Amino acid sequence: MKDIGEYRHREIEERWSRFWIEKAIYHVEKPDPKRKFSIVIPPPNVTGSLHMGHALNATLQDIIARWQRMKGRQVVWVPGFDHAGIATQYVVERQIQEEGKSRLELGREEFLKRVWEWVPRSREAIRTQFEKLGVSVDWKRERFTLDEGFSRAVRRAFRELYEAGLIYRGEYIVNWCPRDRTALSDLEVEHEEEKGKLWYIRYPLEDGSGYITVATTRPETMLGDTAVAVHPEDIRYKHLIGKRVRLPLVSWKRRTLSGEEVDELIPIIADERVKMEFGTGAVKVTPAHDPNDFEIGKDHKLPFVKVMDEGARMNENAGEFAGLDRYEARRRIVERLREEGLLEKEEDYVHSVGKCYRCKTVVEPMVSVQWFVRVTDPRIRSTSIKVVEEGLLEKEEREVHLQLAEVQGLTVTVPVVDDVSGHTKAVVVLSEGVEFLAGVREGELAYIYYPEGRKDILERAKELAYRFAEKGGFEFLIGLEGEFSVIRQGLETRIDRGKYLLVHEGGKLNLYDGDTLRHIQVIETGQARLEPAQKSIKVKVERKKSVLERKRQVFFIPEHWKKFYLDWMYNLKDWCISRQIWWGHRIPVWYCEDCRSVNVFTDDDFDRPYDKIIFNLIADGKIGNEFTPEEIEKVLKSPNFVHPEMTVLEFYKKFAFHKYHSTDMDANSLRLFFTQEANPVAMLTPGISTRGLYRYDPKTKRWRMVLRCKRCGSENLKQEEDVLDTWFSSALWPFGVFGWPENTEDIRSLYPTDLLVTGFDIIFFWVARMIMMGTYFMKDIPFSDVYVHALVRDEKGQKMSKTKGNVIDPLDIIEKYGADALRFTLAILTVQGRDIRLSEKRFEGYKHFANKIWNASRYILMNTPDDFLSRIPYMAQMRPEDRWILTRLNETAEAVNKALENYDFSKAAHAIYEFFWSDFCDWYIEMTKERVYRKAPEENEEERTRVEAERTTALYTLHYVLEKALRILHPFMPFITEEIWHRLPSADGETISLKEFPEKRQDEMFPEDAGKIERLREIVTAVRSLRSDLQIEPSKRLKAYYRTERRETKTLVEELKHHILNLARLEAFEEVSGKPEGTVSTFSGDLEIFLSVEGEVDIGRLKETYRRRREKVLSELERVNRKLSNENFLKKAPQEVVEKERRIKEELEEELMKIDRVLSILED
RNA sequence: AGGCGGGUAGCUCAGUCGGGAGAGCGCAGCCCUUACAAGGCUGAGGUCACGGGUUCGAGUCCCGUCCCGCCUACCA
Repeated sequence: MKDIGEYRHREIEERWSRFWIEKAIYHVEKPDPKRKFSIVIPPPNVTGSLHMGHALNATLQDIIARWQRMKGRQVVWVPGFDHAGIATQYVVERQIQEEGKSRLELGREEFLKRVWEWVPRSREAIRTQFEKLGVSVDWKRERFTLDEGFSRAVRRAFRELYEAGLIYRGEYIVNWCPRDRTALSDLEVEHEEEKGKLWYIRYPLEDGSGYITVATTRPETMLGDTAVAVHPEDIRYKHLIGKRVRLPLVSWKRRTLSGEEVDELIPIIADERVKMEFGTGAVKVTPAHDPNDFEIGKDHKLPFVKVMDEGARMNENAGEFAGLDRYEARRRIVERLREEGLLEKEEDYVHSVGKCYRCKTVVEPMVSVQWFVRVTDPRIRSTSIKVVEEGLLEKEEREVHLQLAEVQGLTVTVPVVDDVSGHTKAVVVLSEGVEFLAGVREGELAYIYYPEGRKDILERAKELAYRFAEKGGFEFLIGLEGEFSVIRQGLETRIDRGKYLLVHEGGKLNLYDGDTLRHIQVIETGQARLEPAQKSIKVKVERKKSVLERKRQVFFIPEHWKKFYLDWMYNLKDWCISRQIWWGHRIPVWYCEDCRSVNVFTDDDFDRPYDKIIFNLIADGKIGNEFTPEEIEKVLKSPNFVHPEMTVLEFYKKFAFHKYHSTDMDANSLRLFFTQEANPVAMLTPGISTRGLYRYDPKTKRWRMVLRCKRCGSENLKQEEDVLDTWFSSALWPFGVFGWPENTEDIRSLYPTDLLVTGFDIIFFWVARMIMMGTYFMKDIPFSDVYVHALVRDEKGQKMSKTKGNVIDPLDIIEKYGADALRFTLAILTVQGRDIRLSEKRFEGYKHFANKIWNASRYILMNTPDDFLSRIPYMAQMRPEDRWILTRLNETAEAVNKALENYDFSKAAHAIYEFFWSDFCDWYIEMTKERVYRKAPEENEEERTRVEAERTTALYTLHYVLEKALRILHPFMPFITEEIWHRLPSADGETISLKEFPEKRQDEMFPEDAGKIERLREIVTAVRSLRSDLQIEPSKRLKAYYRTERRETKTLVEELKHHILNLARLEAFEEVSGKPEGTVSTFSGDLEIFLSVEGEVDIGRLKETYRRRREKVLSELERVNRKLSNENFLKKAPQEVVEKERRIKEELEEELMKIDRVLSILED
């Protein structure tokens, strides 16, 4: 007997999260592709701390991961982080600014050093938070989008796309952030409504015949105007088309990007994109500073005049305004226009303004040269649409051989082995009556055994095999008519004689009715082997062609996100991937200064491991262009960033190349390598060629890796300064983490992944790009299910944000209420298609639930004798309440499994909550107290044995149910369940998280007993309710009587009387034929109950209750009567509905009668 | 402007196939009963946003209106 004290979540959670990591419980070294369940974490970026959205995301994934793992799948959940280019650079830049410096002063190399110093601190913080949440990820597989392997993969991806013509460099209008001094993709711009002004400006006609008025919100861009456009059908302006206007204020020559002079006399052009209704119907055209104008400018071959620099200051084209900030320039320009009488009017105007998602600076549309991925190319877009819209069908034809074995005296033994531990859980012995067995190899029906001469049975076997194959596949099936036995831990269970079909499918051994094919029960879960034996055998082989069809489709859950995704895909624009920042993957392009050609280098240009590694170090900026062997050694021997337990070199071998395992690189071997290569004598040494790849500079005493232009051989190369959009690397995540571009075992067994859980806000940023890159590079979808979860909002429905100050920090919640409570709360609030409104209060309720679990377990453990296990063989028969709780337990297992299959987290959580609290704690535990607390009489041996046997039964059931309930709860509340589970005497194994997830077992369903207990609950509640109305204190034991005309009710009451006495606090409950003196009556269904009361009681309240009940019954009766007196209803409604209504009517009438009787007595 | 989601108890939300309106929290009353006061028992509380339609029957399906939220586009 042990008292486990009170629930202390901090201690428990800390202990187990450490345990899971230290023991690497969730690491799977070599997953079996058939049983794997793979999932990659949406990499949280390294800048943020974990917010509620991350906590929700991680919780939902972990619930599915733990559940799948317990169901026998080998779950590989890969964690990691992304480097968040702009966001990280922004954070570090701010730190530097605080020191009074700028990144430009610091220089690229020094700046990156600072970032690398900062990133691990931030990353550690996030990792710790994940650990606190209890995520069951495989930390040994952790990756980073900027690690050595990913950097290499990114370069390879860039090269492949470039060589396929899917990446191009071009002059294009982009969203430019003048603060971060970089281009942004469309998705990185947030639009916000803002109050501004609309200025109407007069552009005088060249011939002096008047002017044309244009409207603008950004007057400063007028300096870059190269045309005025009107609609071709606009009668107001039709006559002006082709004429020219003089651009006001501009008296200087402006130049285009290529240096040509541009006149201040600009044409009036016609373009259908101009909206006649807007403004004046005439629009100024600034091709270099407006997306629309850019299009118009291109079509009309207008000159492009850029008037601002990278910091949005006016440039030399702005003449007298040059050097001014864009807003200052706007002010002055408006002023000047007003002075010159060219400002017609000024209106207040609300319009939406694009801002940088990171620093909130207003973006400036600007023409610049950028790199783009041609995602609109059918090779990318069409596939990405197809895999979501309808799926890609893949067909593979092959010849299969079906062995038909005619046998005599067939018997079969089927050992079932636990998925995780490998222990044999059960052996099914079929020693007679086996009719046939059919088995599958590599997804094809491979053999059928059948009795000699029984072609009919063979046909039946074939038919069943095809039917099950269609249903979802199976490993083998056995048809039998007879009885058989299942042996578990030396205990044999016989299954009654009958016609059965035993099917091993989806990691379960299922029993079906042989005729109706109704599912009877799961015999056992795990991997089953087939061991047939026979007296004689004759084998024939049947050959046939088989077409293997596989559908590759990505499913969005909830489904409506599919439309969201497709709409975007159909309106896709090319993806700007270059960013003018320093933190990220530098674009692997080297421009030839001599022949101007573009060279893309990757380590594929080299074939020796040394060259490859050195090239990667340079390209990653880990070493400079000039280096010494010692520097290389130092880098390679230093701890790796992602996995500090290994060196950089080891990381290269394990995670980047997946080979060269015996290669070592130190300063000496490098020096030798370089000198051999540089030494002309080496030319004479067979096997070593001098490629002149390395060159020594005796002055600096440093080596250099010489890259040459692939076209002209020039060494005069300059690497592109820009880096890639972070999402470019994130797009490679689902296969990059498994070792792409190498063809690794992990890729073969883990890609495509099974599930992606993410928020809708990054469907375009990330999900779509993963689908694009996944289908392009891997020729397969990156994941089959995408579960899109809600946004976490505050209690008022507003987004949580630091600036609003309404964030709830998951860490605070974990500290106060525990990670289990946090997880359970998030899960139970997760309803598809609805955002989560969160307030701190909500966590409290579910902490109470955790507490409840703890205390129920405490009760059980407190009353469990030390020799409990050895008493089990002597336990008494189970009682109805035992069988009832087993029934409810199995119903709950079924409900939770079903809900989780549909990603219905709320329903799953509700089911287990309801079961544990309302059924198990409130009723079952209370019912067991009678058996658990009963003192066994010392003197009476027989009686003592009986009482103890009864107690053992109660405890056995309590333990049995608790243990299974803990397993059901585990995916939701991993810590508390792990803790309690280890304290159970029956606990066997290292962790509950590798135990089997409960399934409904038909042999534990007892509907009859369940019905009895439900009825008992009603009766008890009726008595309690009466007591409450009479305001009798709960502790007082009262006498009561009952009367019923139904025999079954009487039997039930007599059988369960002890419960009624205990639960309703009665002294006695005797049958009477009429209402005894001094009692107050009530009823429950057909059962009349008389409660004896002493002295004066206040019956006012009771009367009130009954009057209310009477009215309710009356109104319901009215509804039912209305229905039943409607001829159409009787005629058209289904028979069972009509009968149901009739039944309801009878019940209501009976109830009304009873209420009236009670009331009339009360009135006396 | 277009699209999507939502409007059910005081609050937060479930509600399957169209067939007796549910849960949690909160509230009220009674109770420290040997797991738990972070608890037990009992109870009150609803014009299912509004209007129309389909139907024997509508919270559920259809149309319209009004609110709320989000997304996309335009915004000279």
